[in-house]
Amino acid sequence: MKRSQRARGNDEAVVDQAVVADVARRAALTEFEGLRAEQNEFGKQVKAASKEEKPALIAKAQELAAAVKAADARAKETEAEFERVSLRIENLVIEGVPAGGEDNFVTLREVGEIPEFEFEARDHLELGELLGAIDMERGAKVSGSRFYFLRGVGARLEIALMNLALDRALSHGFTPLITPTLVKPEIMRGTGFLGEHAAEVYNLPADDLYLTGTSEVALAGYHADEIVDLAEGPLRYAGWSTCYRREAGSHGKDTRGILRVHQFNKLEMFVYIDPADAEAEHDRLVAWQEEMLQALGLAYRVIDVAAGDLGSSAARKFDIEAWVPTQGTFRELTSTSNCTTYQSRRLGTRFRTEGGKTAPVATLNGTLATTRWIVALLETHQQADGSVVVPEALRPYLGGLDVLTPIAAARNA
RNA sequence: GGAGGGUUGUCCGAGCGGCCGAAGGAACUUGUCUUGAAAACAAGCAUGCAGUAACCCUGCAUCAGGGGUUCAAAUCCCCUACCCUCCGCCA
Repeated sequence: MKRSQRARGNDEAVVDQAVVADVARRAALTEFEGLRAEQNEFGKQVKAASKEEKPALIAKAQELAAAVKAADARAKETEAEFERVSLRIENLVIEGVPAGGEDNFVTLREVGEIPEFEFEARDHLELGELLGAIDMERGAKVSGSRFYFLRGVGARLEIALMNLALDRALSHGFTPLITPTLVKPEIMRGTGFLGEHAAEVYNLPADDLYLTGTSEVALAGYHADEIVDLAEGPLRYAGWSTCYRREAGSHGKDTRGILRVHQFNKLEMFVYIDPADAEAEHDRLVAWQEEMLQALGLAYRVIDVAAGDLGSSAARKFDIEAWVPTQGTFRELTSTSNCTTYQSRRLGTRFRTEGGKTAPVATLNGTLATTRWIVALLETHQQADGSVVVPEALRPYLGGLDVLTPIAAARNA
């Protein structure tokens, strides 16, 4: 049964297996604990025994020790089996998420005016080449397809975009982090990226490390095995990193320009929060993203992604898609997931509830800027002569530059 | 890459086969005292899992992680990770 056919829940066979494994694990554990208690008790007798009694007692203790060892092995085995099976269970989908697959999203709102041009609009790559901003050919020469150089105003634009996003994140109380982009297998697994997305991930077998496709991975791992303090409110991090994606299975799709590439930069918001507040935070993250899009003068829509298109870790996902003029459609610029306690349970991130008990936290993540935004930015603000107007919000980050102008062809060669 | 030293609770730090979930100190919490505060004194103060059960209580596990020796391991042995010092190499 496919996830897309249900509003919520998992493949029943997988859940059943997990339940069976859980029962076996508990039984084995109880047996081990009983034997161990007996052994501990017996140990005291051995110690207290007189010299004459000792040999007989030790002989019996040896038998007991063997039984304990066997029970211990069984307990470990069943525990491992439970782990293996239960890790395959996907996160539960929040009530209200649209049922269905990739095409069954619900549009929550459309914002901004869709740009119209009185001239033949150029696509982002053509503009990028005119501006001396994007060089795909040399990217391919050096690293292969889906690699590129950002150059001149292109490079500056990217850094400006990231800086704008970072300043906005700071104003919302986020702590900036520059994260490692190579992580250990258990961190990758804990965030759910070795499930459905395993083929998307670059792996370095010689070092047993994975290249992350988003700083979300390192940000989720940041507080792994910790009890975080949420008494003062949620922990909000803005992680900047380069992201690496194999784009396996997308051959022939979006091959032109920098829309779908193996390497790009991203500023990611990541939040640790009391699960009770997670849905409200999810809305806040989307609002902050919308502020960015609006500041950049982009037309966009917000969609509620359908259950079948959520991946293993998200309980709900809102994507913001910006209008790309030459494609005549909206393309994803941000993705904001509420992972509830899925990641924290795997990574051991807990907080103290009011009663003083520990409980898994909820984690959320969302994009605040990526290289891909340049696509919508260039196309939306282009003019007839191939120049591009810089949105006002971005100008301070470009030394006051208000228009990007085409450079001489000779210099671009 | 080579040589050596280390890893104990929130922190510092003792322990070097059973009486150790672990001395002592600091911090923290509560109480007594005080007009209030400080000081002093007293008590408390790890996590996880299980026992149908919030609290209580009980059992088991945890002294970096894994394995071994032993009736019994924080303590002995092996492996791994991480940290520190020195040497080498290199952005």
